[in-house]
Amino acid sequence: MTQVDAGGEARPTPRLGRRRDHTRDPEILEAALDVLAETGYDGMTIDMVATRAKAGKATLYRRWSSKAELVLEAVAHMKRPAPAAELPDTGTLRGDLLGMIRPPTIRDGERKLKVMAGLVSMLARTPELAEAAHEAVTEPRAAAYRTLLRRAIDRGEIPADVDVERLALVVPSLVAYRVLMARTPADEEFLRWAVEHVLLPAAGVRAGA
Amino acid sequence: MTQVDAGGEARPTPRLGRRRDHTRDPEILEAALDVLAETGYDGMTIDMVATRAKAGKATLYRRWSSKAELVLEAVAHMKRPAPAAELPDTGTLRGDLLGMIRPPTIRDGERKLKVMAGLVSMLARTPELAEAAHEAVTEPRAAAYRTLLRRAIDRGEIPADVDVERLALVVPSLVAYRVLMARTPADEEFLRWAVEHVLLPAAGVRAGA
DNA sequence: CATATACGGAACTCACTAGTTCCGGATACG
DNA sequence: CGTATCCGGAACTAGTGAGTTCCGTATATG
Repeated sequence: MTQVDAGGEARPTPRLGRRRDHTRDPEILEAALDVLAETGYDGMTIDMVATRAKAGKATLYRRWSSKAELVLEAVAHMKRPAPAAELPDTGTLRGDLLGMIRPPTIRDGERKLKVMAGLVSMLARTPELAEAAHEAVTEPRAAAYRTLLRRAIDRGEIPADVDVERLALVVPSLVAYRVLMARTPADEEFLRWAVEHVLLPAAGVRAGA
Repeated sequence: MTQVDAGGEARPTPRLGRRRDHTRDPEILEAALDVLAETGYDGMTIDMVATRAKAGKATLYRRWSSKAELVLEAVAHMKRPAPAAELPDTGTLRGDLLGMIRPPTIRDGERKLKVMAGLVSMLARTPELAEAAHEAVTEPRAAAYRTLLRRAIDRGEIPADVDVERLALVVPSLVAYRVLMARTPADEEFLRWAVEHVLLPAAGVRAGA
């Protein structure tokens, strides 16, 4: 009857009544990430997220059908805010890698790892979550290192037969272990050591060059 | 009244009735580790552990006052069974490091990491657990690498100014990241790559030596 | 301005689990 | 051989949290 088909206007939601305010979704997802980082998946309750976002629990359930889906979307939401986006391009691999070490980048990585810590035990049992976490946490960082390494190969600065895929994970691995297992901050000094004394030698760049 | 003081005999438990069978403690702790590896700390229930150990829940509570204490002791229990204990001593750092790559060692490490995965989110809030996990998981592996690196320094094979403490964590870091984050098995091929193309170059050993 | 829906918030149901208690049977001590 | 304690197992208590429902209010459509 009233269904006049979508021909007239491409109105996305032609329904009646007050419309859902989707501009608040990011705030809620950010609140979820905060709680996740502080208490982990199992420690997080929907009430905590609702309270922190100054929203009602029913509002959250109107938008996400379960805790698992809320967390999944929150994790996926971490992909968005690239912290400084621009990759350094200094002409040398060492310069590029050291140029990656910036406070905003470090802070962003530390928060992502804290969220990750609260999810690790779920990853084995929830492939979709593992996938989302990989896309949001692991992959962006790896992609940056991959690009810098490929550029260095193109310049002939390092051998073409190094394993770029694996080398791109070296610094992220060292940082993750230090933060998650050793519970020590990955400060600039440590990152410089990881670049100078592990990644660069592994990539075939001589120490004192 | 009956308290005759401990002077007469140094009997540790001079009490009456059937005595607790402590020979079963290790079985129970192993069962706890299995459940922990499969479901994580929050997913683990005392009933699961009791059932798997073919014990009653009351028996577990007679020995450990809470879930937290049971887990703590189970984690500490992982320190015990050194898998092959003997460190290789081949005369070269490369030989020693490659000699560490043995199936039992790999399996032991993989299980410890699975247990670790279920604990990561607790570590930040439970310092005792973090300490126990460090002693049982992180430290033994690091100690082995540390020893081999120090020997190589003593032989003059690698420079004396390398950071042994940090280098000892390089391979464990790469393995942990691969298993926990990338959910990929750390097989022999990967371990060889980590030794040959990351740790050895970082220690100052030339590639094709 | 009537209707349908969203809002924040509170109350509610339902399932699950840490921890306790009790059972009948086994075992070590005196 | 009696007693105190252990055993595995099952029933019970108390607390918590996911998900639902209802409230009074706000807001967009017709």
